[in-house]
Amino acid sequence: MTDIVDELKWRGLFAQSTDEDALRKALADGPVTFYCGFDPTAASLHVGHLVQVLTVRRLQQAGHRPLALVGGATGQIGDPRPTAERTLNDPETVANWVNRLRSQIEPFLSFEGENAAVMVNNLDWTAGLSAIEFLRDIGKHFRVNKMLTKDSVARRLESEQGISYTEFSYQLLQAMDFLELYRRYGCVLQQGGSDQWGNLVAGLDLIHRLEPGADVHALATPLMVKADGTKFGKTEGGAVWLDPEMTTPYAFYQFWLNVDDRDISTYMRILSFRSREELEELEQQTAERPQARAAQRALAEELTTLVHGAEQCAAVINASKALFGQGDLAELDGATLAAALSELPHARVTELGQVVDLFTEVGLAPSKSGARRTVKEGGAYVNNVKVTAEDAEVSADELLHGRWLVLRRGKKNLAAIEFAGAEG
RNA sequence: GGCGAUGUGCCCGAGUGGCCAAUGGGAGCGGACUGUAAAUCCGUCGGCUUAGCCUACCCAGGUUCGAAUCCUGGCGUCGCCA
Repeated sequence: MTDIVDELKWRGLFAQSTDEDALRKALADGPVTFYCGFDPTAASLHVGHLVQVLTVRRLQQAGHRPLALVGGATGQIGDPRPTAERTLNDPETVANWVNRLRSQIEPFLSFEGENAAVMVNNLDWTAGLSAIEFLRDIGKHFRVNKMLTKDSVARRLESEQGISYTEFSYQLLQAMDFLELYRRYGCVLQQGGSDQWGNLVAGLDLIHRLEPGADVHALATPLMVKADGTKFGKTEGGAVWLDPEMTTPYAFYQFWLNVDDRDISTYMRILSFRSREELEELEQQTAERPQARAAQRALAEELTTLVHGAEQCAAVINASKALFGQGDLAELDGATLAAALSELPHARVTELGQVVDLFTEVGLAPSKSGARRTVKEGGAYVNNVKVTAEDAEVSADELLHGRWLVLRRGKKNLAAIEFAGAEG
């Protein structure tokens, strides 16, 4: 059994940590209780969160005990972003998102056995705390001078807009979480993204102050970056979510399939649970035959299975094959076509009509003007046939198997129209 | 609290009374080339019942034949001072 720290390092998951030898020893000596926090800033986690979620899973598989924290309290405050102040979400919304994130995280962890995971919510220990108590018991242990030097705060101080007292206080709340989990569960390690480093350290400092002799650690994972410099995890103007209602499993699979050759090796090491030998084999294939995209396929399949299940994954792979195959759509049999199209964004209509309306209806275009623009640019297709006239209409004889239309914008944005006109 | 400055489309940023749906850059989107890559080049980039119309340059009023551009008030932001 290789040392888990070495394993994390090989995978590129070890961005920085507190005293490495001490951490290595703690992890080697026996089950360590550790935690990682997720703030409910949206109704779902997105692909960027996978680094954390899967690292938690990895550590649990190595025998350690995870506490997965969903920030019902911190989510109401907002971690300072380097660019701008956040807009506050109301408590009901945050509470709803807490529940959604919980149920998203749970499938990745095991809640049985010696090192069963525990879900925690920091609202539990902050809701009843008064402002006076907070300032006396927690605030007194923080030096503003030091708080100002934290990267997230420092960058905002340099910005024109500055930072609100609310967000400035965030690090106290996260520090308090670590302290509380140390006291309640004996949690001695906090894991987080490297952008969280300041917050991780704030927690360590607080514990050191209030619990003399405590042996606690912090581990930061790297941020996912892209070779072309754009932001990881975005596509078609939106984030790639784990929630199938927000990003279809098909789109999720396609996202990984389309990863840049230059990035795939890095991503695979970070996210895949395949063995080192398998990964090295895939890396070699990428180097030799990049156009085959063996690594992309492997990672896309693994992650889609992990997030959406094996059955769903098989369905989207088949859909991808059918829709991106060279063959004529009209030649696909009804069952294959229907199965493939069910993976795409789709809309039911009771009457056909203008192509631009259909594009708008399924969401392939943001507005009718947008749809017209796409047609004008030569990027609109119905059943793989380019639409040339802005006022083109679709007629019933174009329906595949009497009920389907495959709409496409650009090379890879597909959607389906189901015609339910006859029956109503 | 006082004084000064500033507020333009997703972001940055021109524009100081008509030629402005608003220059330019970035992002995004589409096309060519490819491997459903990358890089590059080209195009596009408020909405609609699209030869026209509607809504827009922080908000609300006002001046004017006409305002993103001028005036008044409000709000936000920044700087200096207290």
